[in-house]
Amino acid sequence: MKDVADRIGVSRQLVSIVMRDLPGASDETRRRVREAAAELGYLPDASARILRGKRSHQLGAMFTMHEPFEVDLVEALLDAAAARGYALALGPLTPTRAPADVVDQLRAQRVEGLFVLSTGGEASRLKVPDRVPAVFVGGSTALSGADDVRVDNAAGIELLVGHLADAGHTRIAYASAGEAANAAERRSAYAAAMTSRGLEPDVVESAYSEEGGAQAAAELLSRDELPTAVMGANDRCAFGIMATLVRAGVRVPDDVSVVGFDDSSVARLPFVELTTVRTDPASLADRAVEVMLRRLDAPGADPAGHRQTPVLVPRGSVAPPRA
Amino acid sequence: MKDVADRIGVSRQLVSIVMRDLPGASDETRRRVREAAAELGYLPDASARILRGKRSHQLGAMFTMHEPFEVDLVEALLDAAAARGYALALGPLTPTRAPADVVDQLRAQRVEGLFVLSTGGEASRLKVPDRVPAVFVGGSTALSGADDVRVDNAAGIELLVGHLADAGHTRIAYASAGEAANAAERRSAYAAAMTSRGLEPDVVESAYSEEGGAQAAAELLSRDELPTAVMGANDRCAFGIMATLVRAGVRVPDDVSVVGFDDSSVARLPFVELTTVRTDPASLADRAVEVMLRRLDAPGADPAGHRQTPVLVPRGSVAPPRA
DNA sequence: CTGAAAGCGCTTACAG
DNA sequence: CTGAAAGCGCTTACAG
Repeated sequence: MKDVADRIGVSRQLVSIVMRDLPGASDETRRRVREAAAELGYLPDASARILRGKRSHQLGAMFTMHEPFEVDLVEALLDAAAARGYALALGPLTPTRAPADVVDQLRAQRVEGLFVLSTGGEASRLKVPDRVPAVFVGGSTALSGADDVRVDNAAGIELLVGHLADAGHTRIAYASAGEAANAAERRSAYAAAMTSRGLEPDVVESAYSEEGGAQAAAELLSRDELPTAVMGANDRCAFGIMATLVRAGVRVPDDVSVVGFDDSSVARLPFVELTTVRTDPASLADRAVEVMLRRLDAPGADPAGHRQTPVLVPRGSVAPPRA
Repeated sequence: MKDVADRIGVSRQLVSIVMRDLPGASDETRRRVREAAAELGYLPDASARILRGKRSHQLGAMFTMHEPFEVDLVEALLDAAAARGYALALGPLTPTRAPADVVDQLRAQRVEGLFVLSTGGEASRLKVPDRVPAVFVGGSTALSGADDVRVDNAAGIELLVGHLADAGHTRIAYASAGEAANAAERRSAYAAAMTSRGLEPDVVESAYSEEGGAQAAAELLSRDELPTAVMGANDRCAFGIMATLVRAGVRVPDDVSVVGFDDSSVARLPFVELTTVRTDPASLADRAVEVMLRRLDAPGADPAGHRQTPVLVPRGSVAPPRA
């Protein structure tokens, strides 16, 4: 910093002001400072900045890099946080890094708040971390008592059942993800949507994974008669169902229609073309950051749940039932 | 830190020694310090530590969270770096974060060295960053002049062609990934492996993606006769090929055998069961960290390429050719 | 083991 | 805009 200041004959404070885009320097000076910084390859030291500042302006995200929807969310959080002047420190959960270790790592980086992502699997059992404000995103917090931003499950399921019913389906099965995040809500929304149309619910146990979908499809295939439509607990599950049916010689959507939930990248593959329901990760992330900033302002406020309404994304995996 | 020291009546230096596992404290004292730290929720401030220390003991990784093989590699790098006493700062490439921005972010965190991952797509065109030592992992650096750790492409292709030829295949097509990382090497290794067996190479253009595989399969399906085996540029490509063939009513492996490259998670799906070739991410990561530490010790040394030998992973996607 | 001191690279607050 | 000063929370190096 001193090198930059000396090079163009200004004070270190001025360099600091320019690098932080604060008022108090002329345009010409700003230009010269930036030019000198670029020439010298100077970048303000993030550690010194965090250490000195009263606030770190750092948030953290605990998530799983192998979950595509969580990755979408984290990328959106990176942008949403940056738009509000915050950096986002990444805390990936891996087989060798337990949640408590990840929280400690993030706390050591002096994050002011922590986003906890848990869209499926074991991650949904994550506890609310001590000693740092947390906002859950995309997952389940029924028992947690923390702020929580996620998709409106009931609205999504209602869209999907309505779409299938409108196409003429009456025998619609649902592959449910056991005890995982959002699973109970989706299952009961499905039962309600079916019953309200005078249709019989048909739930088969599954999971938020391709393997889970494959298993559900295997169970359906073992019956005397297939349903005319199957709803996957999420896109990955739906994809497992679809692939297993196709492998068994069942045509999708000609023989059986399949729908998912999430609109993840797999739904867009040319040989998948999955009809699904979408919650924009960007809007979920914007909301989550907003909730976090409010939480930091008012640490004592009661935690609240926030729901984003999804939209239907029709693709090629739904057709009217045969005969 | 002072709170912890005061609580049990020792000096701050002693707390520092215990938290860093340095010699100079009795077991009993260590226990008491750790207990007090846990009770107070004390964690040493990472910023202060980096700022004060002569070295940051931080490395960085620039990668794409949406590439499963890169995620595997990063998880392995996290462990490999930790085993050598280094933290790994994550620099994900996203649609809104250009490589130069990611490098700056990591440099601002005072990383001593940078791992550049580029296993496919545009990432393979990444330039060697200025002002920070870089080790390329998994990708192409033919023109870069940087250290480079990746799979031995020729050995992997030879294993796969040998496996198919041993099963009796003679008409083996190869879906090549254009100009992407490792693509040229794999393509010419394929041509060499075929020619050395007296077989005719048959290359169709593709990409390291499901879409690329789907496109290659579509081209093969448009021919009068299918080959009896198809090799994908990587697993994702092979999966796209397989799924597209199956959708078209071609049975895999009964009618056509398919093989991939990487042993990524998709290869293990129950309805995929892809025969492929595996480079252990852990061994690649260990090697990369080793190369990095050597580079930090000897900044002036000539950059070198390092190859890890892959092994064959036989699954269910290969059968002898029909008739 | 303790105690006193310096300093990493910044930001903050102040008088000019 | 400048200049001088303090301090964020640690680590380092030293005499005891």
